[in-house]
Amino acid sequence: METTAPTPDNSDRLLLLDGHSLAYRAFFALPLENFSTTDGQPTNAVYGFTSMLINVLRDEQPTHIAVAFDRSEPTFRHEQYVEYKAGRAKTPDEFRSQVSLIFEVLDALRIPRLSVAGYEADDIIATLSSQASELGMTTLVVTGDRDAFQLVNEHVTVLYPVRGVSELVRYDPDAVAKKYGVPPERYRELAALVGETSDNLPGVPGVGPKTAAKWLTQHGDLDGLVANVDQLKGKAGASLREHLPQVLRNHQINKLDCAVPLEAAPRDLRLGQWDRDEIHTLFDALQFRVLRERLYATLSSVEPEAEEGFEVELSRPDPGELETWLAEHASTPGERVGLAVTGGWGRGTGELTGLALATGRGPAVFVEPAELAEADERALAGWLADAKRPKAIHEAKGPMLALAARGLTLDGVTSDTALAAYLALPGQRTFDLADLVLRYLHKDVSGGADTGGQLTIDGSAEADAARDLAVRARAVLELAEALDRDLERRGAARLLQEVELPLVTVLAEMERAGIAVDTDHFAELSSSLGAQVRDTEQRAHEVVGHEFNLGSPKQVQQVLFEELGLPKTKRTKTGYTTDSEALTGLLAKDGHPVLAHILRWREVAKLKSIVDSLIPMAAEDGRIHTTFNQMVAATGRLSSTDPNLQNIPIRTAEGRQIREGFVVGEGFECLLTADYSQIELRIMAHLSGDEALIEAFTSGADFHTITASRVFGLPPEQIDGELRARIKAMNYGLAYGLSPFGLAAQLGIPAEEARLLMAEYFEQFGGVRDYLQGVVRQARKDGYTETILGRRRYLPDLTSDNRQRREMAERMALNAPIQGSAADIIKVASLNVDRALRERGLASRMLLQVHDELVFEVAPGELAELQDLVRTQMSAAYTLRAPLEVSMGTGRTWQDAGH
DNA sequence: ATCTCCACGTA
DNA sequence: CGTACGTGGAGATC
Repeated sequence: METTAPTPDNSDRLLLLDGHSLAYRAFFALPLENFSTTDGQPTNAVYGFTSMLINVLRDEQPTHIAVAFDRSEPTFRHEQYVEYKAGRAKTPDEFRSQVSLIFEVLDALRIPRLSVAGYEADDIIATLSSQASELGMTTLVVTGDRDAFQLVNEHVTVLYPVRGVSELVRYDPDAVAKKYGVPPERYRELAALVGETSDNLPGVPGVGPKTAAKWLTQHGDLDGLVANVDQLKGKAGASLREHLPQVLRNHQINKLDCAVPLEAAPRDLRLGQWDRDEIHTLFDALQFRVLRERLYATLSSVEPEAEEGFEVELSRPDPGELETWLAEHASTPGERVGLAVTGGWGRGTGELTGLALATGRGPAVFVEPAELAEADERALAGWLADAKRPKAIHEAKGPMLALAARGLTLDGVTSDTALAAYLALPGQRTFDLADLVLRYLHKDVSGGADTGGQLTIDGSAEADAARDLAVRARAVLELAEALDRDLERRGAARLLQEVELPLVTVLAEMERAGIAVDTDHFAELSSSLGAQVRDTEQRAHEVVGHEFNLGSPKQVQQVLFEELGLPKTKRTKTGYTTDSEALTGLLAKDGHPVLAHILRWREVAKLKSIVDSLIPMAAEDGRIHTTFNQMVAATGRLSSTDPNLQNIPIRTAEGRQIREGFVVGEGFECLLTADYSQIELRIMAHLSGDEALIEAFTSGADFHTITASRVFGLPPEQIDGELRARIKAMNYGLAYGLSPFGLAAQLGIPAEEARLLMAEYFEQFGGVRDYLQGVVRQARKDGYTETILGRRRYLPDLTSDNRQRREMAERMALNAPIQGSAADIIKVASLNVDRALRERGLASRMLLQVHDELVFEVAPGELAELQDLVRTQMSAAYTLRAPLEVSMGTGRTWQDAGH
């Protein structure tokens, strides 16, 4: 192939925006009272800025984009002129709180934002536009700062907002000349003569743009004018002579710097794929409705065109040929194969309708498992189950269930691209293959590859579906490579390979197993709860004097606060809260009987709804098969849905009756539960290295009593329930970022007392305080927190200038390493227990994981060995300085197995 | 039919 | 003004 220098692509259009200047414009153009969220967050600047951004994206269709922001640090201009920008009104708080929101909008749109200490946004724009010109790109600068006119030339156009934010005027060289009477390269000189009030750069008194332009035209440029300054006539001439030094100073200061050190070059600023979910959430929070529609309409047309699709050489093997194909194309040692399937799955089972394999060299194959000849199915089964045939797949667990339903095993998965993306970006809520492929590979996987979405020659939709699936398989393969590199960079490669990937199989097995339920028990429970619900409802209606819907917070508010005139509670977005805490408070104060009825109704109605939801969940095998989600929780925990078996009641006796409905299955002896005692506190002790706290755990006595005894300086036997409860609340609260205020609220003590209590606690356990402060400081510096296994959580809000958001991020930063490390540990424990079960050939099996607890079904005669194995594996999952302790219980039901 | 809010269950 | 989740009902919105 012939090598040539890269040719400039003249169709590239770079859009550069001055973030502060545009936001500031919007802030003053739009009335605050019309642009605020219901909780009082002003949004006029975000709104106006975003609106302008959408319009310019729509109208200009840029290929590259960035938004530049000023920094608060002084710039070189301040060094040259201390009065620079002095006398400016202080930025209003209502504006400052919106800057981070603008950042969020840009981040969600994947638009780079740039700022450099010591430079203004204008300088960044000047630097990029000059670099872009050299690359042959055209540049559009959107700014409300007229200094940018000096940048205008044949490659650079400035769009300047007029009439608020609704209109942008185009300034090309002709337009600048027409408006100011000088060409853009003279604009700086003109501005130096006229001055710029907003920058506190006074010009020559009595000289406006007209005179200045006339002088510059007559004398060629500023140098020429200065050379002839003595010949200038009239008052204006005298004035210039008097103010000449400041004109020269202005001229020096208003020069934009074209050599700002930047990490990004124009070519790096390619318009990316925006995140619909993020935008959705964000715009909800900002309460933008119309704007969202406009954005969706606009951006779908602006989304970057994929560089190319994926090409595959697809074969549809005849009966008996699959084995040969696999041997020829999918059996090279070390060469990963991409896998994609169609079908459906959930509730511990699934069905496979199609399966495609794609190799890195091009050959791909599509098969319908149901149609396979016996020999082919055997060959496929062997290949799928072969750990030495590396595979990449997107979301492996569902397909695993579907394969298992056919008696097939999937092994050798060296990448699950959804899982890998979750480790890279744990805060994201969806990991759509097409989105990831576009983001990581700049390619398009949606809708037909070679055919461009058109029907193939033979016109069959079925053939297209096969090709699409093969293309997905190929895309997954390439994506896996890109994500491997990304995870390597983020230090999460081992976490994926050694924890998350093997865990997929374990979770699939747990889902397949399910947990047996006693539906008769649930039915009885439901009917007795139902009777109580009706009874309570009737009493409530009686004391109020009329019927109302107790399940409607709105109607409850109406009854309590309007009809009965009870004191108002804490505000919610739409009224006053009627949550149980508030109602309990009211009950203590006022004692109106309806309050007790409402509380009781809520309790039994909730339990009944849980029971009723569980009954139809039982599958034909009499078991409930939940779905564990491995890619939802930002901290690394699992979650459980359909149904959620991680929030089955336990606190109240009635609630525990529900646990009696979860029973040991046929052919097994009993259930075993094993949980970690105080795992998060032990992790906190370990991570902080606080010797006193570690000692409290290793001493063997009750942890909360020991810590309380230190804080209060009393012997342990003098620590009563009250004192212990206070310290227990603090122990747990610390891991959540508890404030003195929150502690006071929880304990019902004055804030000052809570503050003192915390101070005394930290007096004894200073290492904890230092650790917690250090976590936040480090996270602010790095942009993320990390668990013991290197699982990151990214927290950009730590540097937000919105206090509420920043403090929220700080609490997340405190909690994430602790909660996340606990998640790491129980995942490792689950893997090791599972491995040990298989190694010992036990028939007992793991059924559930509830954050710090594992539930097992014990096969006959295996109880003692299982208990030993579980305790050993769970305790040894990770070595903490405050060692892990495991407590266990057994019984016929989940309730009985509790302890 | 779909979304948002409130309330509440768990760790 | 303490973290992380999922669910169900009501009521609003389309």
